Amino acid sequence: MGADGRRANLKHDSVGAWAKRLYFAARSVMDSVLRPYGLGSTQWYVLHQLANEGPTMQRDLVRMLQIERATLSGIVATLVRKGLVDQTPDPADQRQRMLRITRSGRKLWKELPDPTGLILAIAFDGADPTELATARRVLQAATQRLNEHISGGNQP
Amino acid sequence: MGADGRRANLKHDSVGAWAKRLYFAARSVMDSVLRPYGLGSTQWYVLHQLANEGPTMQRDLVRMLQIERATLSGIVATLVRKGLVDQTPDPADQRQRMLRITRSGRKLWKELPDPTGLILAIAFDGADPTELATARRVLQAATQRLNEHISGGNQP
DNA sequence: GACAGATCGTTCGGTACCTATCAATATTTC
DNA sequence: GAAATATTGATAGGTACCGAACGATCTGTC
Repeated sequence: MGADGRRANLKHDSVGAWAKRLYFAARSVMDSVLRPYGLGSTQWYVLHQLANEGPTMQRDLVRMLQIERATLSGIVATLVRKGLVDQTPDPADQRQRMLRITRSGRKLWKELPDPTGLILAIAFDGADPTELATARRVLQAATQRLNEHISGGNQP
Repeated sequence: MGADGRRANLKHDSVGAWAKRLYFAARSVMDSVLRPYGLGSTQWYVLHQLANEGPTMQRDLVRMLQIERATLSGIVATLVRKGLVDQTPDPADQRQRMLRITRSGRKLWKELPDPTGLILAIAFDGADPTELATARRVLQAATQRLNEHISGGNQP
């Protein structure tokens, strides 16, 4: 039912619905690439950071990956349980935790393909760069407006 | 850190990342509108369907909302538990279940604002319709390519 | 130095999604 | 008509996300 069945609910096809479909399609590809290695997509992003940029404070990772502290907390716990990442308190500030990829984490990382490159290739192969830039701009503007509404609408 | 802090990880900023940010921003707005009524976004879509199009087979809803059977199964269980939706086996085919909004479901529906309209208004207020159409086309093409890769890449 | 407030990570409860598998029911094939 | 196959919905296990609340730890001010 590739192209037909989706007309049915175009009526209430909102921003969220477009974005959701694209997000889940991309994640599905990413997950299927990563599944053989037992990794989820966000786990990959964390390893990517630690492998390429070196040890990182957990607090900074929250900002860099733009995810919630609570979410990252769970992800890190999983990676630590798998022995891929090391989590140690910062001597200077006992509240903060330093994350570091382990030897076995680095070994796994070397075997891993880059799922984001694959997704970009599949999604935008042959697309017009100008249109792509436009799309990106529209999306970013929309995201920003929504985020402003979320944070701004509460304490004006 | 509205505009600056996000430069840090533009490097591995893939399709999924754009879409994800927009999707979650939209969902966040939708959730905050719906939270006072104790509804999640997907629950809203199901009610929307049942309120506007009448009783629907659960199987058809899977196609219309483009979600997995397992996912819908959980959503429906929640709505039934809340007494908003009625689930009865189809006499003609005992496997299928007919979903119907209840009296109290319809009562709640009448009080509910339309979160998708609000999101559209916030996200695209003042946007150029031509650019918007382009963005939409690019996104749909990308989604389609990714979905084709998912289903096509497995049994060629 | 003590106490109020901020920050950081964790935990809890809830939503949403997927895969894989199962049970029940229909349909097809022989 | 019985056996294989397909469809439908439910369940289990896992990932990812959020908001709210909590404990531990720093930092500012008095």
